[in-house]
Amino acid sequence: MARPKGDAAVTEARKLQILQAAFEVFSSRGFRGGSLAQVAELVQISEAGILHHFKSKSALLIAVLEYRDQITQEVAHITEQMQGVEFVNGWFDLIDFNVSHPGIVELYCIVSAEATADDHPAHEFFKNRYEYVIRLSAAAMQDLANRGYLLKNLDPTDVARSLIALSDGLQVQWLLDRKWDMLEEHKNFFRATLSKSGIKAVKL
Amino acid sequence: MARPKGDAAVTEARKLQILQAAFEVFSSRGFRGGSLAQVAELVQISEAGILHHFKSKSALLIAVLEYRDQITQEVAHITEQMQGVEFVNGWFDLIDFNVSHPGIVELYCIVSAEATADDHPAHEFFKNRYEYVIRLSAAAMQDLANRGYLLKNLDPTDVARSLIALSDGLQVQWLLDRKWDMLEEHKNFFRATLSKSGIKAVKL
DNA sequence: GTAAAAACTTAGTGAACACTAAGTTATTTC
DNA sequence: GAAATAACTTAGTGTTCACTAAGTTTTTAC
Repeated sequence: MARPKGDAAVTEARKLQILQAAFEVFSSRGFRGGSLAQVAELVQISEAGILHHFKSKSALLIAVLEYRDQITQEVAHITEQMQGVEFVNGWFDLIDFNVSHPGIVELYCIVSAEATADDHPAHEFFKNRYEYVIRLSAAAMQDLANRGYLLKNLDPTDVARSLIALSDGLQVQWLLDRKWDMLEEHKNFFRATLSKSGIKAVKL
Repeated sequence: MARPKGDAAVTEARKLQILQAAFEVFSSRGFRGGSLAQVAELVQISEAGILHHFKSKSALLIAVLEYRDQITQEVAHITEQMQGVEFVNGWFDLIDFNVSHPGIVELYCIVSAEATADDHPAHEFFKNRYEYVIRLSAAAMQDLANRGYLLKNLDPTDVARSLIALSDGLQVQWLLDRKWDMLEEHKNFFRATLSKSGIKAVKL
């Protein structure tokens, strides 16, 4: 009858291979600039073989983005109920990880920019994601404020938005020139926004 | 013999038409996602007609980027010898202009991200441009520091890099959701980095 | 061993792509 | 009016693209 249960793992392994190849292609050429043929060559499979596992190029892109998020989640296990200090430390961990995994940075950088066009397959993905990330960060910044860790006159949501913007912007610059310390630059942000007790709390 | 001098203006006007159309196409679809056919349709000319004026798609892109820089230059006439305070005020003018001209923002956002790939036709353009902009900003921040307008512990080059990163990042976010004040968010940056006398000097 | 399904491949389709070659038209100089 | 040139157009080239249809191989259940 059907394929055996044992093969589920084999199938998943093959899909992972394709995901990783697609990751490489999309992160260096973007969605529009990358092709299924390029992915196929990396996996040593036919184009139709890829479309057997993922029903379209767009579906493959979304799967790659979700795969990327999953990796990130594993590194900096940032959650909704997280406290402000944990969040900040988690953010630093993430930057540290990204510095040693440029592909992660490239993928978001190029695809998120493409996806500002509203007919892009990842447009909704990124709209939702920015909303989510800002909400998450704002909650963390609010928590810092509640503990007196944020400078008095700052609005937590504004700080959250700025943090994300700064982080995104630094990563683009870093892709073009890697001769400076991206983590340190992020720490400077918190040196300028946290109170003395806050700075102590996150060990800057 | 040759075409008359009067026609030079006519030719330039036509090239401008093409530049503006290409601007629209590249700013919404990027270089790789946009096509000469799309540009041609906007100008009501054939594809070959475009290639009569610009020798390749890549050359057209570079021309569009230079055209964009020229517009920006006219709005915020930022120069190398500019004083820090003028620079900051010019930066605000620029953000204000960009908010009412989203195409300007889109073009840079999408093309600069594509151009992180080193085989992209605008790769060198953006490498040079970031270098230039950072140098310019760093000089302005240094001037602010010299006048005691920058908070004591801040390194002018770091501040410059952060300003540019923040600005780039905010613009991407703003393209996806325009229901917040981008200018105000920029001003917050300077509220956090300038001394009291500095804040007075730039009238925040 | 047979049925069934997964995991492919080969071969193709029609569309889009950047770019070229060769010609046409309009304008102006001399 | 002849020569020259800019500003095009039409028609094509070869390539690449995402995707499909139809078949083949492999694997296991029963």
